[in-house]
Amino acid sequence: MDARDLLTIGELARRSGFSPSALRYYEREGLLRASRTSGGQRRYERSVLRRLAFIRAARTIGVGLEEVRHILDTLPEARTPTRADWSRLSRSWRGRLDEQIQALVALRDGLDSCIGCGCLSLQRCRLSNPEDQVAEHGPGARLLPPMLRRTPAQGA
Amino acid sequence: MDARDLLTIGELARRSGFSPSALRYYEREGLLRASRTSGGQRRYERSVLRRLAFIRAARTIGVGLEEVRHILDTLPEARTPTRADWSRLSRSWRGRLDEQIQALVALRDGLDSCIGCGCLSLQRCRLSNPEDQVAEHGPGARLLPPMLRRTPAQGA
DNA sequence: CTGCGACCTGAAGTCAGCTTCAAGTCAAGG
DNA sequence: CCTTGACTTGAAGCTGACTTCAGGTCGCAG
Repeated sequence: MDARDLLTIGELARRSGFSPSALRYYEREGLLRASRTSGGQRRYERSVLRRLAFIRAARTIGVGLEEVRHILDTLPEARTPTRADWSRLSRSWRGRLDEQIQALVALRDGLDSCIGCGCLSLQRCRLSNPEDQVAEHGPGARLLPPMLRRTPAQGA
Repeated sequence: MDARDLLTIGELARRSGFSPSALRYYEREGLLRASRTSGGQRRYERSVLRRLAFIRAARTIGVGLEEVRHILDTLPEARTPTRADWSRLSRSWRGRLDEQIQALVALRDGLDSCIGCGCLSLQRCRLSNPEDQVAEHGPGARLLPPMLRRTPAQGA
């Protein structure tokens, strides 16, 4: 609670790995809160670091910011969240991640059955059949994200 | 080669499951080619259907359009691609899909180790540590796409 | 009290992968 | 020939998650 325990946006950025602009953006979007100095600069509590850790984990497994916000809204406002609070939130992802892995495995198996024939038949092939569940879920739908794609720039 | 074997953009859209606007977009991006009637309307060869099946499969597993274009560019221009051609292209995805599944499994296992402690420690937790390989691969990186997320609209 | 780096704001830009729009043209059945 | 629906184009809009920019302010060391 001491002022020296509060972090500037720059410090928080360095410690969390998020850019200052992202932190400001998260605040606008209601994922983060900060107190202000008399001059209007942001000061963050240390607990924000754990909140950001959660956000990063969520983003990593593909949860959108809006949903992250909803999840974070279930945390108690009055007190600083406990380990048990965070544990509860994290546990809910396990099932989700399992689902996502299942979807990919199903896709791979579908691909296996296609490789033999080279068919890519619109009628028969699970990978190409637009009638399938996985397809046609709105514009720009992608099954896997930039993160797991070959990034032409900064190739490790 | 008979004119009656050629498809209009509307027919192709219905048969492939892509929207006409997407097909025009793909043409602009160099993924598709079409001949024209004297009046300037597009006419597609039947083989474009298989090409589109490939594109859909690629998109489904998260390959970006630019890379799809590169891959398609390796098809012979002179002749209509054979099954062997398509099979060769498809096979290359198997390894990629395996990698992607591995990445997700690693993530899930990391999550498991976090659930016990509720830590989400920036130092220790694989899911939240920005030093990890998977993190910090540029802005907006997402591990999983809209397609596998809860879509609030049109929930099935 | 001055200098300088860190910070502030709102607005605009970026990327992918399309969709939507407006205004006009084509193709084919009757 | 006429109508009607399918087609054409370029330009602009959309979503998500930010980044970048311009122009101005804060805060602290010296």
